[in-house]
Amino acid sequence: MPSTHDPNQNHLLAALLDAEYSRLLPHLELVPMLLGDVLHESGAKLQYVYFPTTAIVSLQYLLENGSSSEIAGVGNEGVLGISLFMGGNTTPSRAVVQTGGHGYRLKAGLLLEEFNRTGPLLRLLLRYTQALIMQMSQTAVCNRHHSVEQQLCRWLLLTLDRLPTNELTMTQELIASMLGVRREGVTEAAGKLQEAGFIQYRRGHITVVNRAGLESHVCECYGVVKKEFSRLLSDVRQRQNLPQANRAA
Amino acid sequence: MPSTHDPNQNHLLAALLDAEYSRLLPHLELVPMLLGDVLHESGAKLQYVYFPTTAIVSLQYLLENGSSSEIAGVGNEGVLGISLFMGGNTTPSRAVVQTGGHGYRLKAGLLLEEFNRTGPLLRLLLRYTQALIMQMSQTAVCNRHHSVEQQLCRWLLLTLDRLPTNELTMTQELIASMLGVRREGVTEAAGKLQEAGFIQYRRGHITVVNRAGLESHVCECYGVVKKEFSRLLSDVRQRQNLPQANRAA
DNA sequence: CGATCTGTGTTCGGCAACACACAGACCGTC
DNA sequence: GACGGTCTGTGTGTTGCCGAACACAGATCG
Repeated sequence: MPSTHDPNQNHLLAALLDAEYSRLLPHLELVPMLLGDVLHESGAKLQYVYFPTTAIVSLQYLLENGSSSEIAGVGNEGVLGISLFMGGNTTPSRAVVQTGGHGYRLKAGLLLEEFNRTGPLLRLLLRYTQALIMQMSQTAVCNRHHSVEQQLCRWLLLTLDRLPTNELTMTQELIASMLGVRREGVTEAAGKLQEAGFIQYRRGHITVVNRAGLESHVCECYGVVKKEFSRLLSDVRQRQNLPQANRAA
Repeated sequence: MPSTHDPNQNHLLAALLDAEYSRLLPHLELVPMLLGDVLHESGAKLQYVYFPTTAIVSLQYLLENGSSSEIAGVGNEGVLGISLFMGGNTTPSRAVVQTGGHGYRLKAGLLLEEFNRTGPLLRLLLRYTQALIMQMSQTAVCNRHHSVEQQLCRWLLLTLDRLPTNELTMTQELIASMLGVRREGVTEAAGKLQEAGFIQYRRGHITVVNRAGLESHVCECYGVVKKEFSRLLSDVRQRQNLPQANRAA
């Protein structure tokens, strides 16, 4: 058991140039991280980023029904609180200490500065990337906990939102490979949805005729993704009224 | 069908400040994106980033056995090729056009510049974030396609790699909530591993006695994560030989 | 107009993980 | 050294998805 603590035990801190390192050092604060400690709850605003040295932290997603899944682990190779420098401030994930130990923390402000110092283009791209991360995480838990039918609804709705029409050209085989299930599973789920009058299809063409119906069958994942995207990118789409721009609603 | 194309149909481009937008505009190139087009294969180096306008692209992970899963979709709200400005150059994911349409592309170099213009601290953090993204994606496909036993092996190995010892303090209940499975499932899988002589446990303590054994039972996901982490962060850990630093191997 | 191909509907057996329930075993504590 | 709570092992029945096989329908094309 090492009685000496050193920020360099965290690989990221150890990899910094000496100049950067010296700049940060006075602001790094050694903290114990105890088993079960919650570094941040879903959606909570972060006060610090954490660089674990001996502790291990688990990033997990909680579902409405109480079940949860770890989507990634963070040890001394990493850092907690990426949403700060990605520009999103919060994430819908939860961070729980899985193995007790120590780490160094850094006031949020310092990294926010770092983010703001970058150009607006990169800033926007990073915020989008955070939204993408969230979508991937949600996909991970959805894969684990929800039925094929629910996932099909989610996928249909998400795709529909990106289309100008309510018809998608897509074979069941293809959808199956997207969702990572058998084609027959899609056939069955799609059959139910058609029987319920939500969709209608013919050989490679699916038409959504009752969007609300799909929404009533979808798992929470769809809503979470939509909400988080709009939160992170709400200030987006400003130049849409320029002369040349001419988009159908 | 709109016969006019406009970069502003992509939400990210539309959200740029006019100054940034004008700077980019001359480099944006309208391209058709046809159903089935592969924008990048797993691990391939990107030449362009793509801003879809009417096309929809699917990010998917392919497993060794041929099965695959979509981990996220990208439409006109987003961009493809985040690994360029995240600093990783490549990703292990594949991007396939799921609905044909158009988009604008931008030479990779321009965004690489953007990345390099940021401070070294942020640059390092972004590279780490890309590694994290990869881990989440791999978790998503692992959730879909691999057995509880395989996932338990993966989780044990990943956790072990972050610990100085070969013993982890962890109840089966807790592991179950991490993996998002039932506690009994973990009991059963852990029982098999113990019977095989790979691990040994007593109430809340798991000792790995045959690491190679675990590695022979784990799914590919473990290796992918490890390899990608070391690729992205290989140049990390430079200041470890400083006076105060004193770490056991 | 028939030959062929691709996509869809349906079936059946099998298995892995589930939900629930309960018994026993371990551990720290008093 | 007995106690009480937590952790673990085990059983039963159920379910959702898989694997494989096959018939049929709609497209496509000579």
